[in-house]
Amino acid sequence: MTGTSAPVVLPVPSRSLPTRTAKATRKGRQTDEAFRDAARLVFARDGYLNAKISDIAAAAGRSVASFYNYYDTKADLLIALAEEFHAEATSMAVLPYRAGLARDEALREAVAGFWRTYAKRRGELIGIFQAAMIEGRFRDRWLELRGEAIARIAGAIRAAQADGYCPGVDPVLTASALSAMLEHFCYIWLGQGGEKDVPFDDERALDALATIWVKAVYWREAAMDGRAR
Amino acid sequence: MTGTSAPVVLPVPSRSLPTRTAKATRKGRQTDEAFRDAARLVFARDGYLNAKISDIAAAAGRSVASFYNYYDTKADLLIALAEEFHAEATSMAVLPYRAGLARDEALREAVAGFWRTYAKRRGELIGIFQAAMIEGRFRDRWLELRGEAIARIAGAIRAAQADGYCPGVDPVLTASALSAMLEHFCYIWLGQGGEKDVPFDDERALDALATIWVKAVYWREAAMDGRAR
Amino acid sequence: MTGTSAPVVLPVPSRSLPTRTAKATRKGRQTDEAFRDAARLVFARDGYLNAKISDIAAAAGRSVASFYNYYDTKADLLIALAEEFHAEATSMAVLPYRAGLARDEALREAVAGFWRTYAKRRGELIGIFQAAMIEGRFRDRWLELRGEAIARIAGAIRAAQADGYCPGVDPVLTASALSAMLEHFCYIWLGQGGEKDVPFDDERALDALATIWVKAVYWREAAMDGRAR
Amino acid sequence: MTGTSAPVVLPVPSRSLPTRTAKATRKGRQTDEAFRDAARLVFARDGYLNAKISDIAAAAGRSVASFYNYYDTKADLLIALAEEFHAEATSMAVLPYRAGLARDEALREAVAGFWRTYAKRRGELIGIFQAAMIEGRFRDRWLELRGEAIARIAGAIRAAQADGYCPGVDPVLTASALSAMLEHFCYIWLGQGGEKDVPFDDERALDALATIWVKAVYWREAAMDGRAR
DNA sequence: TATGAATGAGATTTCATTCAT
DNA sequence: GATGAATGAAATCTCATTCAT
Repeated sequence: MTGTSAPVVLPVPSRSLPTRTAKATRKGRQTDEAFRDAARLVFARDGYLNAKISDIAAAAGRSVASFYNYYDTKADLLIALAEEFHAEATSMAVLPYRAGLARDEALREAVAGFWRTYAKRRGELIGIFQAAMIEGRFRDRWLELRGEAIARIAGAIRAAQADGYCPGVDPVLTASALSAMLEHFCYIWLGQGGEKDVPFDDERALDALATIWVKAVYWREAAMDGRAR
Repeated sequence: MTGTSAPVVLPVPSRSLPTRTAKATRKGRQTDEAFRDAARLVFARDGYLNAKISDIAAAAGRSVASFYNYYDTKADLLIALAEEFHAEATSMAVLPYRAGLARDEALREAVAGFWRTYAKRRGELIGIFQAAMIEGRFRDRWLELRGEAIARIAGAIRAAQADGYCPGVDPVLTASALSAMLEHFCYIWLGQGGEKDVPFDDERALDALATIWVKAVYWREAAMDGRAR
Repeated sequence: MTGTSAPVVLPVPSRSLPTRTAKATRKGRQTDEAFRDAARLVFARDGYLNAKISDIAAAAGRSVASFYNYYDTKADLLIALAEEFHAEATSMAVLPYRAGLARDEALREAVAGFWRTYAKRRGELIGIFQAAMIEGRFRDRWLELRGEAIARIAGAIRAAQADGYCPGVDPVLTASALSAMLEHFCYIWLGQGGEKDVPFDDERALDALATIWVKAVYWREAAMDGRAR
Repeated sequence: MTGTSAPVVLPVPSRSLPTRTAKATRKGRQTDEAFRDAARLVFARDGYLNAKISDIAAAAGRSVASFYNYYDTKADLLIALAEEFHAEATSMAVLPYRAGLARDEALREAVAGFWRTYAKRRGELIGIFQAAMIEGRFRDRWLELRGEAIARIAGAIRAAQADGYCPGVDPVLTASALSAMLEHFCYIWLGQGGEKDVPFDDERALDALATIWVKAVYWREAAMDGRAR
């Protein structure tokens, strides 16, 4: 069940930025950071697809031309943010298992890790998600990374099956569905402002997610099959 | 659990449609239909956001100018499609209950209904989904309709709780998560071409979704708590 | 010596204009013609490289956006002009030989044909010439067409050599030099406004060119070798 | 016939060079030289019109900003190169006459001198040629210097006529044509990489040029007029 | 002197929308 | 109703040039 924390990571390798980084000076790094921060803000506020370079530049307090000293396109900036995020997300994926938490707690921790990362990285995640809908290279990379996450989840499901849990379910499709749930739930609540007229509570949301996940995987034949209808 | 079949429906009432609808001659209706079909095709192929009016007109074999005899904007056309779809989806929501199927089968039927509708209406659903990301009025409507579906699902969960199932979970947040799963899973598999390197099988996909749903809701305290760790 | 009349022709095959020509209406053809005329004017006045799309559009009395209904780029418009020109130039190359003019007169006629074509097509020829300096695809095509002309001229020189004229000279390099002379002389006088402080007279210019050409080719060993110093 | 060696020289006096030239430290001179070398390279490789200041700076291994410590514009740098070249070319113009070569040899030597200078100074000559097409001040200066060369050539033709050669031809227009030939032939072979599919040989090229030149000028009425047709 | 960074001013290009026939 | 043509209004991107260190 590990790795749950990065189902949507989506860094896309950049062509060949003239490696401005080579001789970057303090001022340069500041400006770059200003553009990244501005992009996060604007992507979170207006969405990636709606964002214009001029909006980002304005939010960064720089000229549009300056933008092109750092990135070739809006997509390249998003890629840079995605890479930053991927590095962080990957490093976080294993954390829950450091302290030998009980299965359910570890799972909840993993879900919570993803959730918190999403919350913190709202801008880039919205951007990545939207970009993946429109631009081929983003979609491909997104599918690739989803693939990694799903493989990890599916592995955990197989392990559970070896212990007699959830017999007969397709591990990969189940992983795909759970991953879709996690990703989209976070998008709705953190990216789109939540469901209409539903008061919100972080902890209860995480409880709901984690419970579904646990119950969906860790059930045994007889136990559950208590007379439907 | 009913109503599952339409969690994402998103028709938005258009301001000026009456005028249009009124004056339809036979020729006019044919052209209109050509535009709708073309839009479904193009939305499914290129996505709503990438679609240009000229693409739709080309696919319809009509001129761009003709488009404006029927719709004011691309968004208006999407709204029309969404309305068509909403009518159908609503009428389908109750079907599973006609024949008093067993609980699990009814649920699987409802999921399958949503899935099949999505498959058939790929174009408009991709369009609705994408439009909701970008344009305020679509997002609001989308949330509204999600709200209806969630309310229905939450009602079913509460009913289950009254029968002693899934004690303690938040019905609305759980409904939100399950709805997110269903919607996004369909989007990925039917709208985006599926997960990378995962062979696909309709029936197994529906099994996976339905099983998660059933297990996530119809569990009892003791039964499930079989030693974690 | 034939074919002299087209050493610089430079049509470049166009990628794939959406064949707007398909349904062109009278108005459309007029606008296209307006853009071509405007381009000739502007290329002749400002040069191809200096010409902006907006200049051409202004000269044509149309909007810039309208330009893009007819051509994808400035280069495409030039190509269209070049094709038009090539058709004309090719058809003119043989004319001098219709009436069995004497050798010298025929040659002068051929030179004059090139000259007159250049004068009439100033705009496109300046454009072609300039474009060939800058853009690879134009240069390649230009070299190709020069090659055709040179081959023809070299053939005429070889024929002269068979008659005992100009023994020992390299036919191809001589053809290249004569062709360069013709082309550049026309460019200077017709494209750049002529030499500084030199009064101009068409007929005398053609006499000078034709005489050089005749004397450079139709000389015999002994005759010329009258002791210089 | 002297002076043939510099028909296209095109130095343009720069307004503000004195200021610059004055303050040269050793380091400064080195940097300046680096920019000049870089410009020659880049002009020869990409052409003057395609060359960006940043290309030149990159080739020089200096920053763009540094460029502006030496020149105000790309044109100013070209002017400086042209002046350098003019000084050299002028000093070379008289060389062929040192040793009292026979007329034909002297002429061939002069042509060869121009050719070799062009080869050595490819970058600036391409630059001058291209700039003259586009920028008024370059064109004017270019015409002026062509004018000088043509005057010298025309003088030689008049001298030949006084000796009974080439009666009746217009000395100035003939000079213009020969000069055009020389200049353009060099541009094609040395600046553009030569004619398509023609193998190249320096000596034969010079032979061809010199022969045309000699035969075009040093012919006598009767001698040459060996019955055409 | 040298240079990283910043930017104004343009030029190209796209596209939804309008108009005349 | 239908459509070829026309266009305003952006948005992207480039590049010469300036500035602060």
